[in-house]
Amino acid sequence: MSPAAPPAGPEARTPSQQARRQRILDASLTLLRERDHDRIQMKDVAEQAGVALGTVYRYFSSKEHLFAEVLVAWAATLGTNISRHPLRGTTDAERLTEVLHRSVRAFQRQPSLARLVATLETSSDPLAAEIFDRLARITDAVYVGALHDVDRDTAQRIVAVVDAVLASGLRTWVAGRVPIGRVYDDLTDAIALLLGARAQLARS
Amino acid sequence: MSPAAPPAGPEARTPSQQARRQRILDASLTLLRERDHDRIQMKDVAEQAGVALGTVYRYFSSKEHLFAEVLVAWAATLGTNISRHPLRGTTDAERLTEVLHRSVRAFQRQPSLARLVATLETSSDPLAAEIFDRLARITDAVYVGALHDVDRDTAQRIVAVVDAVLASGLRTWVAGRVPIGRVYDDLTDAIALLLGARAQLARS
DNA sequence: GTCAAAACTAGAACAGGGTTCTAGTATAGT
DNA sequence: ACTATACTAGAACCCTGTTCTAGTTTTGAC
Repeated sequence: MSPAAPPAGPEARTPSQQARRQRILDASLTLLRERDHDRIQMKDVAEQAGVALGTVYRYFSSKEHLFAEVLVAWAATLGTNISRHPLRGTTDAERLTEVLHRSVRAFQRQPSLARLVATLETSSDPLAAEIFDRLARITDAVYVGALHDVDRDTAQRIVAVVDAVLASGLRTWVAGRVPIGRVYDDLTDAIALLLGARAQLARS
Repeated sequence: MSPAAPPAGPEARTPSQQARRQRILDASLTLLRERDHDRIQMKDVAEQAGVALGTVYRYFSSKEHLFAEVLVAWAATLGTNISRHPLRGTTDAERLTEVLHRSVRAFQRQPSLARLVATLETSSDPLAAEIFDRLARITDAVYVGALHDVDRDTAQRIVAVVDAVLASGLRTWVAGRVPIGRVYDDLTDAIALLLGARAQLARS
């Protein structure tokens, strides 16, 4: 049988375990500031967290799960980042563009996180699926909120498209196939296409 | 120093080398019909191709390169597939939707290829970059060709967006996060958004 | 037809890194 | 105090891509 029931979720038993778990996540995030997750070894994480390798595995059943949880933790930051300041734009297009550019900027500051997202995106682990759901809920709410002049359903559909453009842009950027400026531009462009004709229509 | 100059590109020295190289690619493609590239070992490829492991490495410097070339070979098929039959639609939206649905269908028949694309998409290898360029050139030409009523530049921009939606859809599908039908629907939807208002505008 | 150079083969050996296991020590709840 | 559980350091395991070895075939030049 298994070694014992490990503390699965964030609801660790004792405070010290809670702290230990957090220390491992923090350590991972720290290491991600200097290199990609595929250049980070589990023993590096253990060492950085001041914990034995076995302990890392007690809290996270695999490297993939560990980094998925790291992403969850970071997602909260992202949500705060893009919704902290009020949007300055006066049109839907301006506001949506602004908020998406903020997302790009957040990933631009943490390229390893962008690469992590790109990698986990192709994982079929159920935990990964749940995490993307959560990430999408956080960001989509903000994106949809930027659209004042269209009904909710249309807003959702527009956001879905724009999200795809964002994801594609980030992926080609982290793969080194396009400069980051291109990602900003493509988003601006896509939004113009999606809202431009619509605005003209409304105006007439 | 290196063992010797291996035949790099498809321009192998002798016909038998040309054939051997092709046999390795065919073997890979055959194996991809039953499992994913990450479940295929280099020795499996060698065996299936009736060739020694070292020979595979003589023709392809790494597993990643091998499968990148497999993708190149398959891309030709894809191009043929989606452009073989004439498009039946009478509007830009109908034609573009149809041709994109063909792309989805092609990947639907070869899920491993879709997963291969998703994986290589995050690779920063220059060869991968070149391959995606080539793939994009093949498909984008067809997509743009489906748009009769907009100028070339606008068509390009629309196609770029739709491409992103396709890529996102395929990725979430291969990750098992959405059913394939959803991918078709999202494309239909995105195209309607991009061309719907525009058509209305033209009509008035 | 002969011969050296290059390619091919079967298979062993190597390497990196995720994961698991071991033996001993520390902690905590009863 | 006692026992179950957690933690530690580190070894060990394992899978798989990649490289190497020794011997055999092919190939191309003369």
